Amino acid sequence: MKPALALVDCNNFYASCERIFDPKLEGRPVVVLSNNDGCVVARSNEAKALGIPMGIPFFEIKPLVEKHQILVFSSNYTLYADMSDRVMETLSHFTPHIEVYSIDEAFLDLSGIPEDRTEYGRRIRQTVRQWTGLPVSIGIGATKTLAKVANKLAKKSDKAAGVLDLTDSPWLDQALRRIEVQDVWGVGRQISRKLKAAGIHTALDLREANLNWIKSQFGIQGVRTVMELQGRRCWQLEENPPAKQSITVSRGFGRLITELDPLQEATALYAARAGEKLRAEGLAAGAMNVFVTTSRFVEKSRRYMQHCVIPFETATEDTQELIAAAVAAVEQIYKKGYEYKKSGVMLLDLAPRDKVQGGLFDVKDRARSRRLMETIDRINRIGSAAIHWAAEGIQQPWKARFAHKTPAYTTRWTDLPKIH
DNA sequence: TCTGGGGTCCTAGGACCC
DNA sequence: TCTGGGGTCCTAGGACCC
Repeated sequence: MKPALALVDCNNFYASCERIFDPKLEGRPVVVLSNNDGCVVARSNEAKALGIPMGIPFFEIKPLVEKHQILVFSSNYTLYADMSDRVMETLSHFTPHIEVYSIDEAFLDLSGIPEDRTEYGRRIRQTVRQWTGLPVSIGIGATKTLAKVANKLAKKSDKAAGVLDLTDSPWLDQALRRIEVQDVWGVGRQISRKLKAAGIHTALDLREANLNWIKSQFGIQGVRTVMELQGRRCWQLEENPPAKQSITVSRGFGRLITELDPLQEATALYAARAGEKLRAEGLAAGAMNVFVTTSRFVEKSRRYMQHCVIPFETATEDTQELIAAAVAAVEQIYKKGYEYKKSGVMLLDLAPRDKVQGGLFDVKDRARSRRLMETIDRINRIGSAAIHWAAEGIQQPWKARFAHKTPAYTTRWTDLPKIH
């Protein structure tokens, strides 16, 4: 039995999600913006064809948007997360051996599939389309890295029609020759620059590279990438994702902050969000890293960045404690005279909450606090964040902008699309 | 005017140990 | 010409991923 891994990847995921609920968008250029309507993070094929690069600041393409009537959307994470769940659920009908790799990608182990893998891929593709409305591409290879390669070509080639199987393929070398080295999984900007300087331009060149040289230049990770291209598995399918090691919530502000109060309010809100994530994972945090920063784009003399780590005597999952720590930390690192653009909290030293060691001098009633947090989380899951903490402030003028946001079509009753 | 957010792994170097 | 060998733990920073 030949080992085979499939990478299923949603095409232009965020843009496609927006399209499902508005058929008028079909065939038109669509872009989706990052938080605060800052950068382009997803583009429909039509938008890509207009030359709009990934990650470009929105204000730089405004003239192009006008000229070509490009449709612009703010990120609607609630919608994307729900659509992602539906896709993954659909995929799990085809094999129990699945690794959800990101919001729009999953690896599937197809080693045991008796039928033609390309045919099987086509069926997966068609089913996802029918059940969720989303287009996906599927690449199949002996390793994750080769599945990635196949996926890339499946997207590019009309002949593949969205599915390409490179296991046992006579076309494998030719396929690798068509992949530029910076498009290989694990090869980013720095590494591709060095590789090209050494005359390695394609995935095929990289596969044939000298392993000792690779090790000396790029360490063990580089060796693994080359071996994976050779068809030797270095990365296994992770069916049970390992427990999280850190949880971060950070966000740029809708407008610059100069005073301490609003900086504390914003950071308190992020601490509360982090607490929700923490409890959803069944974890408790042993420490918190709090940071504030000015914009990266102002001149050096106006830049300031500081962070501060607060350890907790007893690992906690209590938002009151998280907020208190965040507020105190911000007070410590705040410096007057700067225009702050962003702050955030990172929860560290995470451990299952049931294994938390009580501190010797811990007087807190943990069972009571847990019940309170569970109740608040439950209420906030039903209504959209019905309960707030006073420390988050009321007006929140620093909240990010989402000027082009669509409704929560699939997760809020009042936002259900209506059919006339 | 406007420039994302959330992660992981690896490496190098220092402190310390036997 | 010479420098012991091997190990752990921690941290900061770099590189990568989506």
